[in-house]
Amino acid sequence: MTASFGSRQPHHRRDRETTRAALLAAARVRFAREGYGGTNVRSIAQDVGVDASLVFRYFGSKRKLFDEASAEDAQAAGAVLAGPAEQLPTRLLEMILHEERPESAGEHPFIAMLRSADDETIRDRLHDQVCDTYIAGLRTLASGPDADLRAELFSAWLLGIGVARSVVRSDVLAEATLSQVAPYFERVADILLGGDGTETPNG
Amino acid sequence: MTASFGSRQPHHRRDRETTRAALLAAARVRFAREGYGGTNVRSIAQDVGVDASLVFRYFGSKRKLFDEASAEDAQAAGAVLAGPAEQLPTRLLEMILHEERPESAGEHPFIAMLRSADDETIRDRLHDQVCDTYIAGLRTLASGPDADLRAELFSAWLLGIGVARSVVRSDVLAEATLSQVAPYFERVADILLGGDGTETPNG
Amino acid sequence: MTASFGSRQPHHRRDRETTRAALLAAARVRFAREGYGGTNVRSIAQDVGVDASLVFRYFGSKRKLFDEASAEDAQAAGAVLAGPAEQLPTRLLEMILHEERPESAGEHPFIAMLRSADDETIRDRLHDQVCDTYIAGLRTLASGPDADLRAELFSAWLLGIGVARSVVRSDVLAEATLSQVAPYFERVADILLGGDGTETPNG
Amino acid sequence: MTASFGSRQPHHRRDRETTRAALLAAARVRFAREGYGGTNVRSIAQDVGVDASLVFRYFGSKRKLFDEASAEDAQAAGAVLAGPAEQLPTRLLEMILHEERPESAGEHPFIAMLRSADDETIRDRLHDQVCDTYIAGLRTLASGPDADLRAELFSAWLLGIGVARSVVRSDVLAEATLSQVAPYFERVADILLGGDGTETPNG
DNA sequence: CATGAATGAGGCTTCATTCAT
DNA sequence: AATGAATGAAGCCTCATTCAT
Repeated sequence: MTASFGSRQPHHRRDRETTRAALLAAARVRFAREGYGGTNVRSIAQDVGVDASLVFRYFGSKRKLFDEASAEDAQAAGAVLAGPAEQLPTRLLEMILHEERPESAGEHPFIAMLRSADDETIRDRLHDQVCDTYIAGLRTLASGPDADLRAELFSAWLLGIGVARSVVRSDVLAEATLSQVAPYFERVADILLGGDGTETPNG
Repeated sequence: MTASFGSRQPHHRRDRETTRAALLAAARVRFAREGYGGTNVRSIAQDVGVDASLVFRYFGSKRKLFDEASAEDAQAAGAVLAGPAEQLPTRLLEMILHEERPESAGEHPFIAMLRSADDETIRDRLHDQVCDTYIAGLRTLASGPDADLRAELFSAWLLGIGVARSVVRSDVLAEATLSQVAPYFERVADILLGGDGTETPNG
Repeated sequence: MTASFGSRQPHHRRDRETTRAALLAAARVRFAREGYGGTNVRSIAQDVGVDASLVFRYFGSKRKLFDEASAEDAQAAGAVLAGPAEQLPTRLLEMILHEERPESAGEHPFIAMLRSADDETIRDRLHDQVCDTYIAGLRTLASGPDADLRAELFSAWLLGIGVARSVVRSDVLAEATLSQVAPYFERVADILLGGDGTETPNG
Repeated sequence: MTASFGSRQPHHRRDRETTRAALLAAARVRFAREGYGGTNVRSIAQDVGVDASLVFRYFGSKRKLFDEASAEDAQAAGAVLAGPAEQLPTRLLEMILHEERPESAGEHPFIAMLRSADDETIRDRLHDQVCDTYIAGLRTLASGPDADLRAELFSAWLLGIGVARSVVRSDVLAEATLSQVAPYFERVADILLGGDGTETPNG
């Protein structure tokens, strides 16, 4: 697990902002793939081609580096809330399925954070971020009885799809595209979010 | 995370098999709650009231202990496949929601294993176990186009519910009972598993 | 400053209490000579012929080791209070001059602690210990105006003698014996402690 | 101990000598308060508002900076020798009690140096400086038997008063003024320095 | 075989110091 | 010559694991 991720440059441009940004980027990848506890700062530094002590000079501690890295992730995750509310589920799905996310190793920010959930305080932040973005956003779409529960069930599905793809590496789902998944996704969204929650699908 | 789980009593029986079983049980609880990396063998031994070196004497290494412990978990998870096939989804949901699981700290075996998924080989085993039990079982219920994908999407939902409850600690879902969730669960099961997958819900 | 103090055994008897006591003894010597900050736990362990991690197993941290070591010192220092009150000054002087103190490298406990006084909390403890033993003990002997000040001035002298001997290594004083110092000592004691503080020595 | 001492303002003058002097002044304060080992060159540089690398450019190493800073201290301490010999004890006491010494954080140079006495070579220099100034000066005042010893005992007292005030922070003595201490001081000076050392106080 | 003392590699972090610009 | 980015050695501490008894 000390393998090389990305482009371990042998040398570095002597530029504070560049190096800092490179460390942050490397940290996002490492934390996303190996979790907080599974990542050591030396490997982050090696990814950038720099001495490990620079991490402490620039970020103060491994934990502060993680905080800064995941704050960027959270911001990226929160951006999905902008836009027409009725298309939110689709945007969330797109985000979960999206592969082009080099800044966090192709993993959704929440899935990345999940890997670090053995730390209690990190788990608290994960809870807050999921509630504040996913669930709160989806909750505005649901009405009727059990609206909270249904919003959470739908969020759970999105979370589960992310886990299945990037952790479990479910055979078909891991390679599935948006157009393959969308039809089923919309029907489930109708059931869990649309309507008043009492109508039966075939009623 | 040096907190005491369970009894941690001085262990006075000199019965090798009894001690071995107790270590295995303690290991399942610890690994489930704290993940592989977050668990140290000394705390497992303390839970049983014996010295840590016995773990190595009986199991060879922390890793082999984990392997044996998670093999038991996988077996427990696989037991859900026994029984009428058409009630499998409900049994799976019951299992995800079930709290009474003292042998793995109340957590579903797969969710517990997720906590350890920063190790690549552990991730491989998680993949195999999820595919061989959940997905394979659900796959027999689905027919028509995209049956594989639909079975995986449904598995993903179960996984996601487990994650939402025990990791994210989703506000409502974490406390929800089977009777609250069942209605929505069945409708989604109909869509993802039932039919040929081409019919539209309101068609 | 990583030089060998004492008898760096190459091997050790496999006995917890013996090793623990040896570490504590080595720690007292190192802390006394090099101060808290100037001592590293590896050299303490090397003095005993043992791996440095044992220090943490037995004492928890470098700081707790220091606390335990200096608690023994404080106890030794406090023992001087037992006995006839009017002979206290002489006993204090004997203690300051005493060379036979292998358990703290021949240094008086307070002088040893002085070496560590760059740490604020250690300085607080030094203050308390000096006040509670030396000053409080001497204060009972002084009466009249400025009794507190005079007791502290006399304590300061004892402290200064210790510093002069073991830190500054004052040429003559460092080698002086009790019988050489005693005459002057008693006269100063008379002035600072005896009488009501107003009489003049030749009055 | 990263607290700010003094001004810590951005330093804009490009005058080499000015910066050098400012670093030296800041170093004296830091070394006096925190000792050699407890001071880091970065904080000295920050006090002046320049980069730490200037310290190495100007002084070569932390140790050479310390040497130069303490040479200034020694010179300041030696200045007390100038003046009427018979008033030397009083001048020494004034110096020990004097608070207005911004160039070394209000601490007497020797007391400051004591803080760094865990380094063997620094201890040697402390020995030389104390002997060459205090003891040599006081020695000229003492005559009769044990003159050397008595001069050293008196020096030890001065040292001890300094330690009691600034390290131990003795309750009353730490706040005492010259006029409070002077009466007792003179009587002790008479005994330790005056006379031939053989007369008894009440004789 | 059981026990627990001891080990050593590795992790985070600090700090004096060097080196490219 | 000045600047500040980068380095590397060393310190405290944890933990899986081995070894003497």
